Amino acid sequence: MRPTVNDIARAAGVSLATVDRVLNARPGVTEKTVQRVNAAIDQLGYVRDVTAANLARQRRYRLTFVLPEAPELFVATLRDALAEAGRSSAADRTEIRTLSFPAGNPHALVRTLRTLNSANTDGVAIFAPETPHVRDAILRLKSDGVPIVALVSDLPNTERDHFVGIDNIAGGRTAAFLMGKFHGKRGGSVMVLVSSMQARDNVERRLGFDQVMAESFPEIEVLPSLENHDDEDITARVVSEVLDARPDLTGVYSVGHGSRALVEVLRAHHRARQLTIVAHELTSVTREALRSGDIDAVVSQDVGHIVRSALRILRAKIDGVGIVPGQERIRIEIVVRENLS
Amino acid sequence: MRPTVNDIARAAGVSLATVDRVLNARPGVTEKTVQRVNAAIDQLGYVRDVTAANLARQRRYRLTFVLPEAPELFVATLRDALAEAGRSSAADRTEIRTLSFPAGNPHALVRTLRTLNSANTDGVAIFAPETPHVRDAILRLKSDGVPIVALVSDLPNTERDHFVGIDNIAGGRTAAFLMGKFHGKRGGSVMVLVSSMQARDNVERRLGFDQVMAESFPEIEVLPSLENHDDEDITARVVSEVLDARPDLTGVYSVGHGSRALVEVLRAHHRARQLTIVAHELTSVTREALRSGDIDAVVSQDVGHIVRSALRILRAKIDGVGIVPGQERIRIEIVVRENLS
DNA sequence: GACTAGATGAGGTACGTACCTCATGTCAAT
DNA sequence: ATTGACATGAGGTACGTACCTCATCTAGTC
Repeated sequence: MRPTVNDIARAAGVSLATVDRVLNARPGVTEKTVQRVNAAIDQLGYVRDVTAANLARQRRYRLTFVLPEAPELFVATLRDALAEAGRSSAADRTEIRTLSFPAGNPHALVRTLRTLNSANTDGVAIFAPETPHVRDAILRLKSDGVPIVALVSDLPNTERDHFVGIDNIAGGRTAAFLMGKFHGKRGGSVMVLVSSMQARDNVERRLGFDQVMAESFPEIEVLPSLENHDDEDITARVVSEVLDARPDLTGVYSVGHGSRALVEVLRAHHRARQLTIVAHELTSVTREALRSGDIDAVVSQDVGHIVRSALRILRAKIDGVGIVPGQERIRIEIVVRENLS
Repeated sequence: MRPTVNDIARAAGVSLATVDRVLNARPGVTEKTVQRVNAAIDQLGYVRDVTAANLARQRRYRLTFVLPEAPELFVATLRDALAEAGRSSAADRTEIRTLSFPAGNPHALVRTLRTLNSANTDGVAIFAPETPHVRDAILRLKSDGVPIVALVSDLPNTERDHFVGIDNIAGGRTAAFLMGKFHGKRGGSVMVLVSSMQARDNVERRLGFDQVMAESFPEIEVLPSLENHDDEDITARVVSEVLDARPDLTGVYSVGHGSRALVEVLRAHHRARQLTIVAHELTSVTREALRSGDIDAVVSQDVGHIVRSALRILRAKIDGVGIVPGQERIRIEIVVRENLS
């Protein structure tokens, strides 16, 4: 049988009320008594029964997810994963609210963040670019005592409690490794398509990509980044131009969260199969392109894992308990045709 | 606020006792009343508070893991993951017991399984080969009402409740895809090293590997399997022989759970860097070899995820509740130098 | 109409913890 | 010696569910 608070009280020679004060860091206990209680806790190996505690505490977790209203399929898969998590969240006393803001509109984002406070939410998960105003809004929330995790794209200068996502530099390095290895010993030239050089994750991936290409595959030429601002028309145009101008092209690296237009253009030009194509994020589009052989590899992150991890971490922060680091590490997944779940 | 049993009772116009009888399938309720209660449950969207229920029920989860006593590092990493999970398991009323049996000794395994019954364990996770006696022992446990999950290597003919691990055919296919892609357009010949053709997972991987090599990379010759029975001396000898006999060798596929001896021999022969090497399972050995560039890719499964998933599934089976399939799908991970977390 | 089996209700205790109130104890400063 | 601040104890209620006992009601049987 596991020891209970009563056992601790008996062992420490104090009353239940005192054990309770110690356990919940309530004032009014001498340092000496605190230590006696803690000694008993250690000795008996007491672990607080979190389920009973939460029951007694009537704890609900009102969590808010702040997500961009973006056209990329990746954001949609993230929303799907969140919806799925929401379906089973009632069982663990968690209420999920989703707030959206138009992508690329920091003012709208800040307005959204301003509506949040410790009275209406117990924790916030946010997927957004870091701007000074966003930083301020997050600092305010933090100082209001609301735990915050950054999703997918880190907010390193905001004192967020945790970042849930992959190391994007390593993600870019991984993409480069695959690109280089799939080229074999022969040289070539690689087109790089980013959504925006404002987005931290895009920049980091590009950085990592360049590092490995330079270190390990110097025989391959890496072309300058093409920005598409997540606009499919722009993508179609710039990719077409490069395809025409560079008949010697051997590879394409799609850095951003969306790859639909890219795949379409490459198919229209009948170049997909001859090129080595590495993209990010597993979506219906990249999934299908992997299956058909048009994309060779996808570097991805599991959106279901991201959402569940964010929920676990926020709840842990609210409860003031620790997390299992291994469980919360989002892996840089490499997906090819054959391990497509 | 979530509805409680009291709300259901009021809505259905019955007493709490009747709701309780319906919820817990106790006898003594007319079919008509059952339906009235169920209607109220549906209408109010009642979900049983599992934590409160388990508290009242005094539920403990006594779970048993049955693992081989094997020399491969992979089994050690699995044990480490289990130990780590054990450290935080007290918080969720879970007691983990680990039983070991000498690998390759089905009799000892059966003896071990015979000690288990519903009186001393609430659920069993087992990593073992499927033999007729094992199958019988598992069927007996099942009919005793003990939920069972198979770990890593499936036991498809035993009515185990769940398999926690990867699809090993797809794992082999993935290894082949990488092997072929890393070869580029040039042909070559690939050595295949298995631990034993008795082990179901090894056989399946080899099968998947051959499928993809034949379909997609016919220019590469795949040599017959070399069995090492997880013996490092045998490995050293047979690998050396092939290296000497086949100077044209271009790749090595290590199917089993251990790769230490292989890496050592290849290094001793100074052949590691020129060969394309694909292995299974991320361990300290393969991790280091990826980093040094001696191994090119590892096809792996997250042992931490496997253990946590097994625990979640067993608890869910014991509670008679559903699982989140996406959370329990063990991914076929591709690990290269750059995404080595 | 008496009897009986079964359905249902009323009310309790328990699980382990949180959190509250009030009484009492202790000790040091005045 | 009195006061007050603070430490501690005693005992309660609550959370949502499980599970128990006993009383009462209902419908059908003879």
